[in-house]
Amino acid sequence: MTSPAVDDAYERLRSLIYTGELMPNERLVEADLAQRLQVSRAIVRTALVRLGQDGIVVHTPHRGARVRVVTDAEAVEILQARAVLEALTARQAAARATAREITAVRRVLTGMERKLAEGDLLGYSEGNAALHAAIIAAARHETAARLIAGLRGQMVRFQFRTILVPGRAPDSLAEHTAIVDAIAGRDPDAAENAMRHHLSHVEAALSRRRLSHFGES
Amino acid sequence: MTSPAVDDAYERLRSLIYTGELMPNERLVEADLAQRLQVSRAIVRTALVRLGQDGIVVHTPHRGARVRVVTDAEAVEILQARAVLEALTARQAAARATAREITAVRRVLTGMERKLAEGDLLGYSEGNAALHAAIIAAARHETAARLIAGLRGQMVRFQFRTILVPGRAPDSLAEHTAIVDAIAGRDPDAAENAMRHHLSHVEAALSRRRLSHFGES
DNA sequence: GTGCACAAGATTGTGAGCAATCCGTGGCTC
DNA sequence: GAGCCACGGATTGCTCACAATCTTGTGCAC
Repeated sequence: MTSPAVDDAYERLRSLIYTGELMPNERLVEADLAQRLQVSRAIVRTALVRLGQDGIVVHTPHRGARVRVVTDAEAVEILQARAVLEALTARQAAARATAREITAVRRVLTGMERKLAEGDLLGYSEGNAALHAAIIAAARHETAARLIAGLRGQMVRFQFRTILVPGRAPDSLAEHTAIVDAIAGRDPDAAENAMRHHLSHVEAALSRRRLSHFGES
Repeated sequence: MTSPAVDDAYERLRSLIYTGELMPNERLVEADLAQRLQVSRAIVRTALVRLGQDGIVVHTPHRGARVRVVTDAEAVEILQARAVLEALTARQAAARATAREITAVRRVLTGMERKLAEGDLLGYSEGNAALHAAIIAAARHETAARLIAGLRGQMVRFQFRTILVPGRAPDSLAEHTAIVDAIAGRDPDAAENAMRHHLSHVEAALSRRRLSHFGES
């Protein structure tokens, strides 16, 4: 968005946080990061300002930045917000997707079926993320896409618990199939409801503090 | 969030954009703003980075910042996103609000009734904003509140068309009453539906490109 | 041993200056 | 007159240095 150097540093820091190399609550010393990324302190600084503005990092005056810790309660909030926004994209996708976009969504779903049949849960999990991405793309709703991406970024701490709960995968596939069918059938209400239904399961799981199948949203 | 000086500049710039003193697409020259706000260029600079990150301003490399122009299509998107998020807050408010918070919401609604009876449409409009704020507060949903605030900030260009459409006020009041009753009645589904119903009217109006009663969401 | 004052070190916040880049203008060519 | 090129002014991007502030460690009083 701004200069290439800052953009790069921003993305790399984001990635470091995302992958857990920079842990939640870890102190982010500008000079250290500058050396680590091989850029000047000023660049790190503005990258940190940007990260702060989208809630991935918290700033305290004269005490610098830290990776923001997300409490369980906040995680629920984030997921709730994501749910209503993704429901909106499902609705939009049903209303506005092109035939090509619907085909793309279907193809992802087919891939998920195959992975599940093969017992490849990790592959299934990846397909899951791809499906949500395909639906968001089909909705062509810039604003919702941006907000969802931001919320995803905040879920850092829970990114490592994205292991499938045993036995949930078949249900998950059925829910996803319902969403895709509604979109393909051009039924916005059904698409929205199916997405909300699907995401409510994730929220229920999180509220019960069983965070393990979090990526399977 | 960061240093007092930057925070102040950030807020003031935001306000200047919000009130239209800095018009959409207007070029934001750092030196000029620095003089105008009586701060150094560095402070203006980081304030602009923050504004850029929350979508109020766009940066182009070596060409600086401009107030972002919001197209009609984007405005619809923003409103749609706001609608689902505010519906979420209405739901949460119904589920979690304290008696005190419900009283506060009711009081705002009563004030709106009085303003409307007095024919004070401007006062009614203010009450409107206050009601939405009260509901958001009652929901105690930090994430949704933050996202909604951000979306509000992006609607800059339409802030001056917040004049009541003749004859809509009574409908508006009825819709708001439904929302408040549902919250007070502890009925999350009804509260969410009432809020969605209410905001769908605003969206419909905007889609028809009659932007005039935009603030009456 | 505990607590407090104070100094030293570390880190962030800010200002000034310079290089890099863009934009407009004028002149030159055809 | 139209188009192209070079140059100068304006503006941003970035470096560097320093001031402001916080934190840590030390010594001292009790």
